[in-house]
Amino acid sequence: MSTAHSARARARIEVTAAIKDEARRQLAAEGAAKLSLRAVARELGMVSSALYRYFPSRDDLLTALIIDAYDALGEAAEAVRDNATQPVERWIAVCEAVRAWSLAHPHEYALIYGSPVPGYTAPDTTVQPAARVGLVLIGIVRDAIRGPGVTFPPLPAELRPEAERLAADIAPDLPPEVSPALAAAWAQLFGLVGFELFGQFNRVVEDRESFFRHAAGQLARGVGLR
Amino acid sequence: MSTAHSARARARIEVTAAIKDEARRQLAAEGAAKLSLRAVARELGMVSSALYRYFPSRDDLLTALIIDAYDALGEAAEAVRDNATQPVERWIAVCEAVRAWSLAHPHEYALIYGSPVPGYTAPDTTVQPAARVGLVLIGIVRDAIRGPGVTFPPLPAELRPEAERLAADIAPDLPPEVSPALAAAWAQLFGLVGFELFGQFNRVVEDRESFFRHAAGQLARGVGLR
DNA sequence: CAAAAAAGAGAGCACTGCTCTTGCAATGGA
DNA sequence: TCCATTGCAAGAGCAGTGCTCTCTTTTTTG
Repeated sequence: MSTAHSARARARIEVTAAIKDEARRQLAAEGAAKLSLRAVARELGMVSSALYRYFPSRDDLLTALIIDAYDALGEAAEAVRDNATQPVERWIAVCEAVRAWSLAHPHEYALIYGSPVPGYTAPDTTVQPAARVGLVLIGIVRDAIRGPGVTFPPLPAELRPEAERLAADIAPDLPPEVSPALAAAWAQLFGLVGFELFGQFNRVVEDRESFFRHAAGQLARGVGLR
Repeated sequence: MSTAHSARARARIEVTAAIKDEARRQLAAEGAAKLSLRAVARELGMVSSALYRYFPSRDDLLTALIIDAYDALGEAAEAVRDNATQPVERWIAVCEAVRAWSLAHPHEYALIYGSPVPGYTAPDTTVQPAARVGLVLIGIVRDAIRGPGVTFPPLPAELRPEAERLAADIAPDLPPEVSPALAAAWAQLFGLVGFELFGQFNRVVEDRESFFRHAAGQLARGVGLR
């Protein structure tokens, strides 16, 4: 009887997961550049060539890890989204969740928001998971704007077309005035996290928690939350 | 006759420069991870072991390139600092210079603001050149604040100690209220640049110039410039 | 001019990603 | 049930890497 889930298919899933787990371990321990297919195979008691049955190249393994990292980060953001009721508090909570996940998984963060790996261009499979954090932030603003009397200053004329296109693309139910600020805040959030993570704040910012919380609050104000 | 600049010493300087130039070429062409000592040596017509007389390891070569990159970026920022008179215009000009340099030297940007290289920790020699852009931004705010009537909203109590320590460290002549915003804007600037450079804005932000200019203007407002 | 320091050349080690061939075992149709 | 097909593992091998030796040559220095 041929189930689509034969013993062999189940084994394949398990081995694939084991490879990713071991790769993630090495990634966390040494960073992406030292992630070696041979070392992963060795640790798993298989020969290196066997690993190529599961991932046709090192880059494919990295891509799998990248997708997982985006998903994990997105999940961390979504998990705290509804912990607060006030929009500003929700925004800050999400920012702090992003920071906390990143500090806990620095090498995975570097994989997705650090330098793109050598000559490597992210395949389309990564764009959807990559958007999750952004969608959470958009959602918070959307919910807040249902409330009364949230207005935005007019944009400079040169930016209006871009703002309207942007709004149509990423948040059709949001006023175009807020879309550039939202995209900017999204990028700036990762500027803050990246600087802390990659040591740029060493000998500069000491009380990281207070600093970040305040900066995240300012980002919230920048997208119109009060 | 022993000049401190013997023929050998001059040759050493030249060869060192040639190595860095070739390394920079490979860096620009292929990225840091594919920068190979052997390839550099090959291209220069020397054997790989000879190169170790100049740079004791690959990481030392990278460190030299990192310092040069910080200096080049800092110089680009300083070069435009005095092009405008209005503080906001000066701020925006510096931000745009940072962006322009980064877009023109993506791999060097990745070297200094992307993921730290494998197990590599930046030596102290890099901290001074790394600060140049930040100092330019601080200077703009300092100059602007000499002007009349620039005030800042009070900080939350939990942030006051950090703000005062920060102000004392990086800008003793600036009011503590502005120091956290300045540090945040500094990081956020590189968030914007990094997102554009590393493809995070693909299919999101189209009119990058207008978007960036507007975002940089908002950063300026965030540090009190009008 | 001789001793010392600096530089280059080449072999070699241990490692990497990846390919190819070979042998074995599970699968699924006749 | 038999047997061809398929999936997987193993091993050898290629070209490349960083880095360390030793040996020779060249330049500088006392």
